[in-house]
Amino acid sequence: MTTSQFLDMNPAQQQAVRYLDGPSLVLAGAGSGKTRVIISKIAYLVNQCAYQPGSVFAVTFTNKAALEMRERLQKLLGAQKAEELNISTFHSLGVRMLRENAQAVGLKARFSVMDAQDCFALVQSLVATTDKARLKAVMQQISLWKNALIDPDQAAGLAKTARELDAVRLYHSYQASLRAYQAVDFDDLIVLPCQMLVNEPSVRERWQNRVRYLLIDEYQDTNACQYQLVRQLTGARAMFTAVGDDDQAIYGWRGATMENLALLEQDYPQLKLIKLEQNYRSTQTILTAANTLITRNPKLFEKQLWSELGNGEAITVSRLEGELEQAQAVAIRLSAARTEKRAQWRDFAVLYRSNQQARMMEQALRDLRIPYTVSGGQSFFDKAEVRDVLAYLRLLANEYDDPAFIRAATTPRRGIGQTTLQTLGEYAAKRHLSLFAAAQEQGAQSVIQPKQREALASFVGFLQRFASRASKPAGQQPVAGLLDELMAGIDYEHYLYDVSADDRAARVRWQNVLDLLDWLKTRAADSDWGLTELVQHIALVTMLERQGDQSPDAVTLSTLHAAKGLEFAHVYLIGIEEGLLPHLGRESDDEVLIGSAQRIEEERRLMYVGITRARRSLHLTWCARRRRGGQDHACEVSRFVAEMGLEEQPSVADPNASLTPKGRLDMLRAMLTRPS
DNA sequence: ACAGAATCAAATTAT
DNA sequence: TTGATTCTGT
Repeated sequence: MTTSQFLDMNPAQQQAVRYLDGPSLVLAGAGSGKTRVIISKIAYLVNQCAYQPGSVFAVTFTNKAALEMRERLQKLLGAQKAEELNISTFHSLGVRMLRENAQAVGLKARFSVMDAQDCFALVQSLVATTDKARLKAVMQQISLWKNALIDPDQAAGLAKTARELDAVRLYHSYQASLRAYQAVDFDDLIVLPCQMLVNEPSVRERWQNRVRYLLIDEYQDTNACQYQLVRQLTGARAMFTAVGDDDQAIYGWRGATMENLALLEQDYPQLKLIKLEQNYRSTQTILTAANTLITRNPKLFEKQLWSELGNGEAITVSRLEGELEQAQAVAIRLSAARTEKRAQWRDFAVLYRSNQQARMMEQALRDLRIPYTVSGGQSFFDKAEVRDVLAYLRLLANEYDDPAFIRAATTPRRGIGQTTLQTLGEYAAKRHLSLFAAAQEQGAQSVIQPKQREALASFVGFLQRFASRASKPAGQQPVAGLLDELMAGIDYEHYLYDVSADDRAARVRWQNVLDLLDWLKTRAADSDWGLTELVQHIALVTMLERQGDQSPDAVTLSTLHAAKGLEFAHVYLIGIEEGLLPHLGRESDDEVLIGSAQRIEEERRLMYVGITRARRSLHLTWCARRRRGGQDHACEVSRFVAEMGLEEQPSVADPNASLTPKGRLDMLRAMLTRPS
């Protein structure tokens, strides 16, 4: 790597890359080449500053960002060095830290990582209630406490509102259960490594020696715990670069605090502040709208984005009758724009506030045979058949994982039911045993009915045949063979045909299982990971990795949150309505009052993120009516439209208003095929 | 233990 | 309207 990599960089970018005299904070506006700076800096460290690739760490929030970073570095550094770099999400780094030193926080190395669904089920089992909203509130509160490094005892002292008092009662038992299962939740993946570094000087020293330089992406999205982790990892040398943008802080609801940006200045007086203000992505028209909107928010740092790309196309704002009309209009216009601009499908994105808005959009795109991919939505790993198989693997990786035991024991049906599990559970609880261990004891077997006893014994015997193989050292585990035998042993394919409505559905579900197995085998083969490592990581993985290298030419459908970091030539923001885009929760909640102004500000940043995804054209749509719950409801256009300095355009006279949606669709389709 | 019928609630955002 | 969960009977 030579200085050539700097030739087309502006002075601020070059400075951000070259600055190595101490900690630095790079305030990178949207589209200002942030990722490029991080990548160049890593290459610079390795190629010109003699850093060992293995001593450079970079943390991101999503697997996708980490993956992209590694791919781009492969081109700059070659496969060998790129492989040695430590590029990962915060959570993957946490898993790794815990695995290497689990006993320091009282865990076995073979712990389980429970995803949000597992945790929800756990809380549900702790408190006998059907109130879903209450369970969610409890979980969120516990999560917020964890992210702020507040343990159950401290929380007990702090809890004041009814909601907090409710949550604090469960916080203790929730943690106790996780511990009993040798399991951690997502928050623990940051909290526990953090505690480990604080409490164990020898561990801390080892990590500080290992991490010679640390780069943190999307710094505005870090929470108190992650801030602490960064501090502990970098220690007194404080060799790190944090990159972030306070205008794009959109994860306050999960504990992120953009005050972490300001906190850096306090904690590191020598901090070097670098601003990237030139935008290379969008037209001036789009940037002006974004800037105008965001000036409504109080500023942490002053920052003025500018562009050399000229004004370009005007932004459009369109009012549509309902959701269906909106989806169809967007599909039609998008399709027409592609022809007009001689663009590809991949140049277009439709962005929305909440996942459910994708449904109707998908329908409309399908009707017009427009290829699309839905980004976000980790549907694959949420599928029942996938979770079933993973339950077996989790149990093999960690015999204390009682939730996995229960799921595996009852699917496929093998004569072990609720009564049996309850008896077994009572026996295990008395003796502080895992369900799996209890099931192997004479004492437990004697209190269970003969028929069930036999079923249980056969289940346990079956698993034991695999357990010894799964606990072999990671390098010499024939993971592929183990998986195949396991699947054959439980005859899962047969089970799927039994329980599915029709053979077609069963075929699809079995294919999902095969995809999962394939994914696991591939990962095992080229990472020398064993079953334990694979299973520990799988909760953190989303579908994106499965789509593979070759992305087909397709329109992107994405939530605004999932769209952060992406860019598209042409962006359609749909559902720009009061209540939806400034999203308003239920007003009856006693907690809601706390920061309504702050909530609007975060929603405004979300809008800002959406706008700044667009390179060349931006189109906003909103619905006059929307089905909410059961009945129709009138909607207003979002306040953000006016705040951007835009007006609703005189709506295109709609001669087809009296047509049925189907008729209109046919008509529009006909118009499309006609040359203009 | 399990499958079908009745009832009920529904709407953030995600590692 | 759906989709999911709970109840009931075998």
